[in-house]
Amino acid sequence: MYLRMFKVITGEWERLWSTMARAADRLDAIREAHSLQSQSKNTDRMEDYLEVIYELIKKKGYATTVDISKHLSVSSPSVTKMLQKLDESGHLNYEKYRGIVLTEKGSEVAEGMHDKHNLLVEFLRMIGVKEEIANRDAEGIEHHLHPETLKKLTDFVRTAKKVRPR
Amino acid sequence: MYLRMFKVITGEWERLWSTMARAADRLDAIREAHSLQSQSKNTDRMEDYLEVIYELIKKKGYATTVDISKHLSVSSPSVTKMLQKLDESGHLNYEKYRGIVLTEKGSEVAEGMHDKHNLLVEFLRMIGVKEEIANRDAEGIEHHLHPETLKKLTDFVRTAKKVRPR
DNA sequence: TTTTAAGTTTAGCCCAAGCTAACAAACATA
DNA sequence: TATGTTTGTTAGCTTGGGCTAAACTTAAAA
Ligand SMILES: [Mn+2]
Ligand SMILES: [Mn+2]
Ligand SMILES: [Mn+2]
Ligand SMILES: [Mn+2]
Repeated sequence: MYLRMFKVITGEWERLWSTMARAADRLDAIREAHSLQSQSKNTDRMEDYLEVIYELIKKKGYATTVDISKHLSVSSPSVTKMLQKLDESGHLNYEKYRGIVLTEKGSEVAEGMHDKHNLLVEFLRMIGVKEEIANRDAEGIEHHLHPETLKKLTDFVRTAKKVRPR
Repeated sequence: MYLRMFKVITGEWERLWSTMARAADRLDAIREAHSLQSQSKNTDRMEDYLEVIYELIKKKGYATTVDISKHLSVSSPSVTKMLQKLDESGHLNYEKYRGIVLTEKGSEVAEGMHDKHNLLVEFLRMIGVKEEIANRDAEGIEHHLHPETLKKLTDFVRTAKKVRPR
């Protein structure tokens, strides 16, 4: 089997053998993970936009194109395009030049992101990660939490808070 | 669940509490997070391919196009294209129809992913997440860990294991 | 009320990463 | 050695999410 086969023959058999079982498990795990990507879900980016829009509305009562663009570090045309997409998908009602209103569907997604972000930062701070880095990592991780993981992490953080020293 | 494990984190509480007020401005935190995306980095997808290639080579001594495609649930042309890209970026040496060898650079990235994945699954299992879900989430989260977070989480898991090993 | 400035959208492009169909190389077997 | 099968690559298209430049709306100033 090609040139690599010779590597097996002449290679380090001990190392190969000792990690055989574990490597196999890992590959299965990875395949499982990559195959089970839930279909027809919101993209990470949609979630990011919804999260920012939600926070802006909470803070000022409305969310403008420029404000959104600043908080996501993207151009305003990118924001407009995403707003059209989120309107199309029913996450918000968008009237051009006029404004945005989150729908029930959009609010639910946004609140979900808010809560996950919160939880993650809280946990990361607990184990000693600095605020800024905690926020940066949370911004990425928040899109990859299975409901069960969310629940278990929530339980963990809540229990840990109970043992907070005076 | 690890009953005494909570003690581990209690030392961090003072610091966490003192920054709660600052944590309130969620919008600033989000802007900061999105603006600090380091340029010229490997994409998540590159990391996924490298991880799988690394595991396959560890297991069988070589990694074929078809095997990679199966473990990532993508078509073989997609794999070929990424192999060309990873060759171009110096992560591996690729000779078409012949085979792949990870370079030092590629191995480092791949081992990093392997370790992060490991760590994450270990942590998630600790707080009670089922193996399959732990693997799925780890597959997404592994790409979003700042070095400091990695270190702190490693410390946490190690300490927690000492508190109640096995 | 006209003019200007600020904000927003459209047009048209780019890039990563995916796909299918067609083609080519390598290997196995008669 | 000739030939069919398996595996891998190329060609060309699609989609999501970026971008800049140009056009358009709205709001503010003159
Ligand atoms: Mn995010
Ligand atoms: Mn967030
Ligand atoms: Mn991954
Ligand atoms: Mn992984």
